[in-house]
Amino acid sequence: MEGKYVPKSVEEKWQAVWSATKCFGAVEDTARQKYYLLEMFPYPSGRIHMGHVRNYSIGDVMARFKRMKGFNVLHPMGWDAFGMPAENAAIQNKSHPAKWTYENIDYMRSQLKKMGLSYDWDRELATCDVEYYKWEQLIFLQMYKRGLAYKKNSFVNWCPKCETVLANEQVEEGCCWRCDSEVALKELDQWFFRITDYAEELLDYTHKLPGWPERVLVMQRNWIGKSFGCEIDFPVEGKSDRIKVFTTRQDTLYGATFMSLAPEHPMALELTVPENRAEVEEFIEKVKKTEKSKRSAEDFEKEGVFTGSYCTNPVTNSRMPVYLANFVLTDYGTGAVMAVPTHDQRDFEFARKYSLPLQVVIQSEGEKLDPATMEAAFTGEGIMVNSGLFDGMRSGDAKEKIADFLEKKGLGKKTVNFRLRDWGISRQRYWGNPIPMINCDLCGVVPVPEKDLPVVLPKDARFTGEGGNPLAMVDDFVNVACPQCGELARRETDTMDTFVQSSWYFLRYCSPDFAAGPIDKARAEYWMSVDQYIGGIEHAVLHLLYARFFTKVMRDLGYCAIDEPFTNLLTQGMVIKDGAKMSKSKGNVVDPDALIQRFGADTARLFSLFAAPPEKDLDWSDQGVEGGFRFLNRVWKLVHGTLPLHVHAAPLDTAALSEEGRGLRRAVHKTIRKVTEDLDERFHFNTAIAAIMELVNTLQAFEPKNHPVNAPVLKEALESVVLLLAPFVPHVAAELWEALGHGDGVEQAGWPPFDPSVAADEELLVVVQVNGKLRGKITVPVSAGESEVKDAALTDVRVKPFLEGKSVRKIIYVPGKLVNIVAG
RNA sequence: GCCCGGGUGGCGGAAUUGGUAGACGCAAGGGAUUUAAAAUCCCUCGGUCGCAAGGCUGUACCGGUUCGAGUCCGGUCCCGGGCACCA
Repeated sequence: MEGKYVPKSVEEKWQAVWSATKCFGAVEDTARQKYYLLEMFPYPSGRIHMGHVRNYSIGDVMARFKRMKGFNVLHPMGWDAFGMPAENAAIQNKSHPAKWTYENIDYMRSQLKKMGLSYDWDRELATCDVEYYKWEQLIFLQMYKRGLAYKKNSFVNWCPKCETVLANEQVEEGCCWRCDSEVALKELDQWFFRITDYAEELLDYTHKLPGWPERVLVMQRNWIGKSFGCEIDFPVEGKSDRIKVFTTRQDTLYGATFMSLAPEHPMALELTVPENRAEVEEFIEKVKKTEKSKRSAEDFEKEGVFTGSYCTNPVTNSRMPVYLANFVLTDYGTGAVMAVPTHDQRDFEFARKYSLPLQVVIQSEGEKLDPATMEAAFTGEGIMVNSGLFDGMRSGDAKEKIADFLEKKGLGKKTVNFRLRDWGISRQRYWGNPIPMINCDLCGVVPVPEKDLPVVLPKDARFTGEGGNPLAMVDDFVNVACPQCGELARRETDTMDTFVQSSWYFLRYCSPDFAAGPIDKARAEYWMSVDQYIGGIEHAVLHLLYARFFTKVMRDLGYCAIDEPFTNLLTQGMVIKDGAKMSKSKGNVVDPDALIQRFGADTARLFSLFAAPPEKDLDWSDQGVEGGFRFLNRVWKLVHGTLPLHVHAAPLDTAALSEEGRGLRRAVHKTIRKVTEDLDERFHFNTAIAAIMELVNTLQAFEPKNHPVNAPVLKEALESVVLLLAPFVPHVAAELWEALGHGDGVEQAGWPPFDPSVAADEELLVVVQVNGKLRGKITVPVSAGESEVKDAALTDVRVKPFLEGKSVRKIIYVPGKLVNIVAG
C-alpha cells in the first residue's frame, strides 16, 4: 500500500486481521497484571453519535496503551438494550421492540468495528437477551428474600408520556429525564430496592474513591443528603396519637408554635375535624394536581389549611394548631414539620399569612428581635431565650443539650436522616426485564420459584400505544397457577427499570458465558474492580450510584468480594458544535459514518482526542478534522518517502553518531517520555498528540542524506513515531509498522521504552532575568557550575545594558533554568 | 441561596512543583509550485511604538505575598454545572 494514504483500504485490511486473529481477546492469567477498562455501554438507539466516538476513542487509547505496556487488558462491549424507545418504535412501525433493537445492535456493532476499537467481541452481551436478564431475575429473588426488594403503596413520580413510574433520580427539575414531560404524582403499588439500607456505606465510600472526580462524589454526597437531628413526638390533643417530626433545629423547639403536615401525610384526614373536612379535601386535591416542578419553584406561594386539631409542644406544653402545608414534602424526614416562624423563613411566611403566633427563642447578638416587627426569620446563631433551662446558652451548644434532654425525658431521640429514597424500579412497560413475582388472591405476593426461572418476556404482545402496558394484555403470560396454592393467579406485569441491568453488566463481562449463575466468582475476582471506567457526567447520580449500590448488594449476596465497582472514573465532556450540544433538533449533528467514509476512522479518533482534554467539552470543527487528516498524510509520506534511506540501515552505533544524530535521538526519547507520562498519569491525549506532531515536524526538517551514519537514528525515530501513534490511530500505525519491515503487528510490538541518558540535554538554555524581567538567554554546558552560569549571565551582551549604573544586590539561580539578577 | 468547576490570541487549546506566557492545531495574510485551481511546501501571525535592533504592555477586574505570579492569598465581576421550600 505504498503511494497515497487511502484510509478505507488500510482500515479494512487491519480490521480483518484483528477480527481473524482475535488478538484483543482477554484470558484470565494470574501471572500477568490485569487491567479492566470499560466505557459505559451504549443504548442501541440506531446509530452511534459523536459522543460515542469520543467516549470509545478515549477508552481505546487506554486499552491499547496498557496492552502495549504488557497488561492483561479486559476491554468488553455490549448493549444496554431494554427501554422505551424500542417500544415507541414498535408502535410507530407496527413492529416488535426486539426486532428494532437487534437490528440496531447489528448496525451499531458494525459501526464500532469500523472505528477499529479493540474490544473482546467474544464477551459481547445484550441486556435484553434471556441469558442476561434471567440472572437478574435470580438476583431479584435473592434480594426479595433478604428484604432488599419490596412492594409498597406510595406516591410515585409518574411520567404521563412514557406512561410509567420514574425513580427520584430520574426526575430532573420536575421533568422526565428521558422525554422531558412534566412529572405528576400518582399513588401506586410499586416495587422498590432498599438502597436506603446502604445510604451510610454509599456515603462513607465517597471518601474512599480517590480515583473519582471530586465533583461526582460531591453530587452523590448531596444526593444522599445525610443530616443529623432529632425525631420528636408531639402528642395530639384529645387522642392517643402522636405526630412524629424530624428536625435539625431542635434548638428552636421552644419556639415551635404550630405544626405543618404534608398534604399526603397519612394522618392528614384523620386529624381533620368534620367542619373543616370539605376545605381540607379540596386543598389536598389542589396540591395533588400541581406539578411537582411548580410546587418546588422559588416563587411558589406558601399555602395551607387548618385541620381543626391541635397538638402539644412537648417542652412548653403550649397548643399548636395542626395545618397541612403545600411546601412540606412527604418524602423527606417524617412528612411533618414543627413550625418555628421566628427562625425559619418558610414558617415565618406561613405564620404571617395565617396570623399564627411567633415566639423568639434565639436572640441575635446584633439587633434585638421582636416578633411584632420582624420582617424575616432569624436563622443564624445566637443566645437562647424563652427556652427554660437552656436560656443563656449559645444556640449551637443548646442543640446538643436539648437533644440529650429529649432523650433523657423520652420525648424524642437523636437521629440521622437521609435525603436518599428507596429506588422505585417498577416500570409499566413491556420492553424490560419481567419482575419474577406472582399475585395470588389467596396467598398474596408470591415469588416465582427459582426452578421456574426465567420468566421469559412473551413475544406475542401487541404494540398499539393504547391501553397501557402491553405485557398486561398478554393473557398467556399473565394467567398463571399460584406456586403456593395452585389456584389461578396473576403474574406481575411490571418490568424492571433499565438502570437495573446497567447496575451489574460490568460483573457479567468477567464471565459472560457462565451458565451456573450470574457471575463466575473466581473469574470476577481476577478482573474486578474496573480499573478505569469512562462515560458521561450525566450519570453522576443515576447509573453511577445504582451501580455502586448493586455491587454492594452482590457482595452481600456472595457473588463478589469487592466493595466498589470502579476504581478510577473519567467523566468525559460533551461534543459541542456551534455553541450547543449536538442534537437532531438543533441540526448540528455530525454523522460518524460520513466522517469515517471521508477521512477514515483514524482521523475521526485523532481529532476527537486532540481537540480537547477528555474531561472538557469538545468543540467540533470540520477544519480541525481536516488538520488531523493532513497530519496522518504527512506521517505516511514521511515514512514511505524516507524508506530507501534507512530500510537497510546498519544497527544503531551510538558512538558513531553525529551531533545532529544525537540531537534527533534526544528529541525522540524526550517525546517518548512525554507521551508515556501524558497517557500514564494525566489522560492528556491532546498534549501527547501535540508532542508527536512536534517530533514529526523535527523529522521532516531532518536531512539524513548527507549523514549516512544517521540512518539508523532516523529508523529508530520513525519506528518510535509509529509506536507512539498506535494507541491513537491504530490502523495507519499498523500499516506503517509493516512498511517499516515488521511482520508481527504493531499490537504485539510493546510500548517503546525511553532512555533517560539519551533524553538528557547536553546543553541547557538558561533564561536571564533582571529584576524578574526576561532580558536574555544563554546556553551553557550541563556540567556548568553555579558561578560559571552566573558569570555568563552577568556578562551577556543583552543583559549588560540593563545593569548599567546599578549595583547587583542578589542573584537567584534556579539550576539549569533561570538566573534572576536583582539590581537597583 | 449553598456547593463544585472555569475565565489565557481571531478560534480549540498548552504552560505538570511559583521560573521564557501562547506549545500543537485551526483560521487568516504573504510567497513558491501550477496555464489555472486543488493538493503540497516555505514565511508571518497577542496588542502597541519603531525602518530596524529592540522597547513597552498583556493570562476577567482590584489589591497582596515573592527576586519572580496565568499558577499562591484576599476581595469583586462574569460564565458553566450540581443541589435546593430538605424542616
